[in-house]
Amino acid sequence: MVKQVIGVNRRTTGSVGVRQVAKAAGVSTATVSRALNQPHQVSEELRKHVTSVAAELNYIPDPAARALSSQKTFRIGALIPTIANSIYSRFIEALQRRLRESGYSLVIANYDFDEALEMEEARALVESGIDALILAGEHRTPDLYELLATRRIPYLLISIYLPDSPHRCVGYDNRAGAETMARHILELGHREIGVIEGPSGVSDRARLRTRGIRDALNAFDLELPAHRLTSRSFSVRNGREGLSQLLDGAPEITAVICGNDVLAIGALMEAQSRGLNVPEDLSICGFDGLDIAQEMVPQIATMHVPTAQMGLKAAESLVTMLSGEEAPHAVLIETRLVPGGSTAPPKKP
Amino acid sequence: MVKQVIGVNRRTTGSVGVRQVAKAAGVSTATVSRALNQPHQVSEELRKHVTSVAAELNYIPDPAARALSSQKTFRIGALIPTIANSIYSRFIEALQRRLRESGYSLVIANYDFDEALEMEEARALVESGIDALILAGEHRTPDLYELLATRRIPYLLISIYLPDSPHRCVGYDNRAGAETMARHILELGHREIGVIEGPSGVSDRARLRTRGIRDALNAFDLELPAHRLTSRSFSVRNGREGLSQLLDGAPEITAVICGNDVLAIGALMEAQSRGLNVPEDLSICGFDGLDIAQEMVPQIATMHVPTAQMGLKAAESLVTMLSGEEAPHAVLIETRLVPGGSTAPPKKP
DNA sequence: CCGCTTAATGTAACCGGTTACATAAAACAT
DNA sequence: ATGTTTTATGTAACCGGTTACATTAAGCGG
Repeated sequence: MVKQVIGVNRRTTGSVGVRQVAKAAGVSTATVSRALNQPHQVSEELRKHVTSVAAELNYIPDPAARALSSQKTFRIGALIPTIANSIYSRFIEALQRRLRESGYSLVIANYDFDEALEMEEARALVESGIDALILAGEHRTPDLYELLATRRIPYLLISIYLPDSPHRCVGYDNRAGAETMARHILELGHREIGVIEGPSGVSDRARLRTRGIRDALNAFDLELPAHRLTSRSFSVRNGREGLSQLLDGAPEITAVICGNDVLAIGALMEAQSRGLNVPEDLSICGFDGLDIAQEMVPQIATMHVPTAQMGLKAAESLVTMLSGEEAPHAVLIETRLVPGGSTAPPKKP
Repeated sequence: MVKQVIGVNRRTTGSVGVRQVAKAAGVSTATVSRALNQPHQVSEELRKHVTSVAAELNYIPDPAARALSSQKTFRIGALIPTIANSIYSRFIEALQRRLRESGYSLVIANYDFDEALEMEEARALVESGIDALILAGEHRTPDLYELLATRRIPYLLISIYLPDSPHRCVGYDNRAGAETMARHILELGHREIGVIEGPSGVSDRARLRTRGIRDALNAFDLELPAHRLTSRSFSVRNGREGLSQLLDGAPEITAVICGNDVLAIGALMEAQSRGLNVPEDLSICGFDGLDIAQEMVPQIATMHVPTAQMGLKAAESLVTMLSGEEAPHAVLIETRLVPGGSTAPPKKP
């Protein structure tokens, strides 16, 4: 039996690290680290020297080592309600791009509007190591907020604007937006109005939108009776089914306001398949301003939400927070009414 | 001046670590680590003891420390061409869920079919620390494959089936799928056929699909002249514009085959807005089997791709690869023709 | 009952960065 | 010129796991 050689490093990756760079540049590891991360702490010439040596050796810092040592992962988690339809895609794109610019990477998890799954995914994200978390809306199990508090993980709510909430947010006013849309319908002359709301059981944004619609109706001395309201999760199929149900229970309606554009597309399809003319026989409108809804025939009237801008602002807020500075407590994203061929005054009877 | 107390640990997070668990359980840190990660190496009773103590102390391993020490991040990157339309959403959902089950988290980056951006995002992903990478299709700058080889990062191609490629893959046969679809159109009696292909300049899947269409046409002794072909990136708007262009240059066409369902929806909308009846005046078909396309009126005929299944298989392949076992070199995902009301025999002149 | 293999556990050296503290040099005030 | 503050750099101890190697106990064939 030949004895194994002792003293050989058992697990050396062989790649260049701070120590290699330090030796090659003739400085200490501390100087290398500082030259790369706190440039102002190192003299001009030395910094240039170190930087060039590092570049020459093709040095790439090990993210795990950096994370362990500095207690920062440079990773940000985002819990997205759904990625099935493209509601959040522009938001994610913009968010990711802006975070990348500041050296952060984005980890997305989605939970399909399932509260328990959201908690589970949150735990997984936290345990996989993130510096901050993005959440949609305010309402969720308190356990999640507790988890974040315990682990001291900063977070940010999106898609909702709550200046009085204890939580920081970057979002828009769902209630006011929906109210604007409903007023638009009312001002066209509609009085018999149906609503296909979003998943109000699990989404406070959906609830706020319905509230906005009610506010507008009330201002016109109208109510929203139960048989003119149906609640569905966001999908085209559900939009179709929603309109079916409304037309069965309230055939007198001349307009239907949908919780978002995906539901509105579904409603439009159902109307077409029933031979109803939109907007002559029925006006339809949505919320979100999805590209695809803008290309439908007729174009779907909607409240446009600049989600890319929201992504940008959210990223900036997070970066600010994580750098220790004070970020604005609530950032308002402006929505705007986009009229479309899917709405018109009701037919005179 | 009061002298500062010396000897205080300068940066202790205070949270429980292996050492705390080890002390509380009366064992060594090695045993704790093994009890949690290689259970079979620890005796039954001791493992149960350690596990319960760890749970009691609410011990959560530090992911950074684990990554640094074990040289594994338990993170997997995915470079997705686009998240703007929901082509990849079910894939991502399934992939993420399955990876989570095996303790991996998923980091997504998208590059909007921009080759340079793909390289950039790949570099960012690699430098942020990933154990493996998912790529869509085969064609890309060689630099990216080189980067992965240098860093010894395993990877997997999806959305494409290439049994003879040097790269591992989990995907479907784009060419054969498109050929099937084109044959369907031909068998309905169409001979004047237009094509709105995907971004063939940057996507080998788009090219393969067009190839499949050509193969079917050739089998019927037909050609695909340039004025009956137009190439667009995937969006509803581009589908509309694509059909516009085809109808301008080749008004004789009775059917249009689209590179995917998103383009097909656009073509359908353009047809409607021009007062053309689908399918009587024009047959339209797509590819992918998106939910939304199945709800259009008329329902869009398509090649259904089980992307959730692809996500599952991809996750399983990756997990197998990363555990050191041999994963299948190429996994075929079956597509199937889904007829729809958007196609019919051409009108007799 | 003894030497030998196998299994279970402990010790401590890593992984590769960051950063508190020490030290030396330079700038500045008196 | 001398004491004091500021600035630049080095030394080495961390961060919190994993795991090679050492050690001890148990299993086993003859």
